Formats: sequence, C-alpha cells, structure tokens
Amino acid sequence: MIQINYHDSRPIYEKVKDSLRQLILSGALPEGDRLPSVRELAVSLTINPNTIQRAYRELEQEGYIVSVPGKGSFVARGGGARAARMAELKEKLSALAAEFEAVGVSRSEMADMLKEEEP
Amino acid sequence: MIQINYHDSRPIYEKVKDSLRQLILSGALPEGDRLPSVRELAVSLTINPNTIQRAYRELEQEGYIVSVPGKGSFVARGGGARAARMAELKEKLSALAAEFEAVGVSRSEMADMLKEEEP
Amino acid sequence: MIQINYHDSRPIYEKVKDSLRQLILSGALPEGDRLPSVRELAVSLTINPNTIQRAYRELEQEGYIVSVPGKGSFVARGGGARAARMAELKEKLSALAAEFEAVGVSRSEMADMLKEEEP
Amino acid sequence: MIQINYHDSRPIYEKVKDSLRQLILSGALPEGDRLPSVRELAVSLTINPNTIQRAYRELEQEGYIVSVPGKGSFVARGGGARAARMAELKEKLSALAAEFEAVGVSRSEMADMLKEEEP
DNA sequence: GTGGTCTAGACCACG
DNA sequence: GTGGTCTAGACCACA
Repeated sequence: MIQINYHDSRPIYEKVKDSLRQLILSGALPEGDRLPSVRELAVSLTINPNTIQRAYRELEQEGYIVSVPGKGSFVARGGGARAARMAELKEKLSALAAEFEAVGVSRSEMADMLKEEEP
Repeated sequence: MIQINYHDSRPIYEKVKDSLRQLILSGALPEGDRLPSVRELAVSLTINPNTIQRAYRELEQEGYIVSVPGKGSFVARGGGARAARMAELKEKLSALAAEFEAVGVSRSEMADMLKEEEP
Repeated sequence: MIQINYHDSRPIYEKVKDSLRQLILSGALPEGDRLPSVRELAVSLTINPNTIQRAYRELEQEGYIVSVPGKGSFVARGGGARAARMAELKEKLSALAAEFEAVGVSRSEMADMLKEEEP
Repeated sequence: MIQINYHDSRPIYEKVKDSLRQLILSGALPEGDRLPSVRELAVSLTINPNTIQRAYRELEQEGYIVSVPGKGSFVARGGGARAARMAELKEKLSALAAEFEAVGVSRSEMADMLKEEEP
C-alpha cells in the first residue's frame, strides 16, 4: 500500500505523511474510509509506531483525516482533504512569489515562466 | 545590517545565509564589496564565529561570495549570484507545479492564481 | 577500514572524504550500504565527531552518500557516485591539458606520455 | 606587467608565482633577464613585500629563477625553467592518472579522452 | 541510538 | 588583522 524510500534524507514521518496524503488526494483512499491502524502500518512498513503516530497526528491537524478514539482513523469527509492541500499549496506559492520578487521577478513574470514550461 | 529572527526554528546559519543572499541580490551589497569579517559579524549578531563561518563557506560554495584567506570575503563578481539564484528558484517553481498537478491544478491555473494575487 | 595519514598537511576532513569516496567508488562500500556512524568513526580514528560530520555532510552535498537523521548514513543508490566523480576528473584533466598547452605540449603529446608510463 | 585577480580565493603568493612563471615560460621574460626587485613589485602591485618575497623564494626553489644577493633575481638559464615546469606537470599527470585508475579508467583510456577533446 | 546544530576556545597560514 | 581547521562538549529532533 505504501512504499517508503529510505534513501532520500527527509524525516520518515514526513515521507509517511506524503504517501498517505497522496493516496487520499488521488482518491485511492476515498472519503470516510478507515486507514490502517497505527500498529498495522508500523509493522507492515517496519517503522517505529511513534513515527506513524506522528504522521497521523499531523495529518489530522492539517485536516486530511479524523481520528476517532477506539474506532480508528478515517479520511475526512466533505472535501476537507483537497481544501487543506490547496491552502498549503497556495501558501507555498505565495512564499515562492515573495522569493522571486526579491530577485526582481514579478508575479506575472512567474506566470509567464509557468506557461513556457507547459507542454 | 542584518537582523536574525530567533523564533523560527531554522538553523541560524541558514538565516544568516538568507539575509546575506538577499543583501547581495538586492544590490545592497554590490559586486566586489567586502563583507563584514567573520569575527565582526559574529560579535555584532552575538553568534558563534563558527556558525558565521559555515554560512560564509556555503555561500561561497553556491557562488555568491568569494573568500580570500588573510584578506576577507567579497561579493562574487560577474553576476554569478543572480544567475545561481534564478536557477534555484526555477527549480522550486517546477517542483511546486508538480505538486499542484497532483491535485489537478494545471500550470496555467497556477498562473491565474498568481495574477489574482497581484496588487 | 580507513587509514588517515597524518603527515600531509591537508585538512583531516578532506582525507576522510577521500578515503570514503574511494571505498565507495571501488565498490568496497556497495550502494545502499550503511556507513559507520559519525560517532563510531570518530572514536575509531580518534578524530573529533564534528570533523567526521563535516566530511559526511560534504560527501552528501556531492552526491556520494545520503544521511537520514536518526537512521544513519548510506551509500547513494543509482550510480550517482561514479558519474559525479568522472565529471570531476574530466574537469581536472581538461585544466591540466590547458597547463601543458601553455608550455607547448599538445593533448596528443600528453596522450603519448600516458602510454609511455603504462606498464 | 602583472595583473592579480583578487577575487579567486587562492593565496596571493600563489597567484604571483603563477603570473611570473607564465611570463618566464612564454618568453616574455627571457633567460638571464633581471626580475623587478621585491620592493618594486610590492609597491607596483600594492602587495605586502613578504608575499612577493615568498613567491620569489619558491620560484627559486623550483628552479625558475636564481637570486644573487646584492644583485637581484634573474630568470634561470639553460632551459631550467621549462624543465622544472615539465617535471611539475608530469607529476600532476601521474597523480591524476592514479585518481582515474581508482575509478577503473586506464591510462590509455585517458589518452583517448584527450584525443577526443582535441579540436 | 542516529544525524545535525551550536558554542567556546584554540591554533594555523596568509598578509 | 583575515579566513580556515580542529577539538571538546552540549543540546535537539528523529527512530
């Protein structure tokens, strides 16, 4: 279900988060579905349960999943996941625009660069 | 000359690098100009000289400055700095575009978001 | 595993880097293998951990190894190491050819010198 | 007569040595000619006399020039300069060949690379 | 346990 | 004085 690449130097809980987020956003894990339990995922990936725990906790804080004590963790309903992700990405785009601005590149020039890149 | 924000958890040497890079890219430190010496900057920011040293070393590796033992550190000539920075930023923009794509947002839609943001 | 020659005046971290690079390029440390931890190597060579750390950090920047916080440092996968090294060496050869040229020795004469040296 | 590029991060006495060596090898300073005195060169380049002194001393050790106390420094006669330089360069080439060998590239393969580069 | 950052203080080569 | 290297020892996040 999830593949973790051990050789790319980011914290493992980040990689777990990324994998789960992608499964959710792509629809592979539909809204309302139950995620594997922390323990299940920990053994199947041979990763420390604390690490999985942290990934789940942060995904919940970011609105992708909801955890129900005693029941498990579920993909958030109502499009919460995509909305959360869009907010994050817009944030990143804004930050990047600010960095470009510091080199004298305006937002519309960035837009042009994006269009040039388009296939 | 430089202000370091102590409340953002990134490594200090990264913050120093960012500040200096911006001063260089904005032209506040023109090409060929001498930077403050490692020790001067260390005392003025009350940061350990080794930390400043590391910032300078990495800025040199990235082509922003040149350090001459016994003489001091200087802003690199030949406009290498801006070119290096533009390459970094384009790389970031590409990566971000890929992330947007994973949520079904095309490059031209990103471009639109940028224009909306424009004042 | 590694021998450091203390009588050649180059920085210690450079010697450590060279030794490790050679172990990697020769295949003695295969791709994906774990390197000794910073602390282990430090005690076994009686060198300060910071010095080893610097060697590892630079080897990572150059693409030879990958460091995963909390897990260890690993030889980079994908054969990036040899490619990186070949690029470095070709660069050196070109520079040397230019120096020979300044004394009136052409590239093909250099080639002859190399063949004479061959056992 | 000599131009020193202050922004390339090598010790100044090395740059002075390189400049003088090139003037000698190119014939711009013919055998037997007198070099400028240490003091003259120091003031004309606005460089510390100690630095010039060191360059001269090392050039003498390497056989490019001879210093006659009370008279000055002179370009070595009898082709000493070129012979010295060739020895240095052959040494460098050997060292580089050893580095290539460590990556599995033989001397004859290096020779091929040199010929490919030839215009 | 791991890698990574930071400080404090020393020493060196260079100018 | 400058940049550069090294040691010693501390602290942190991550696993």
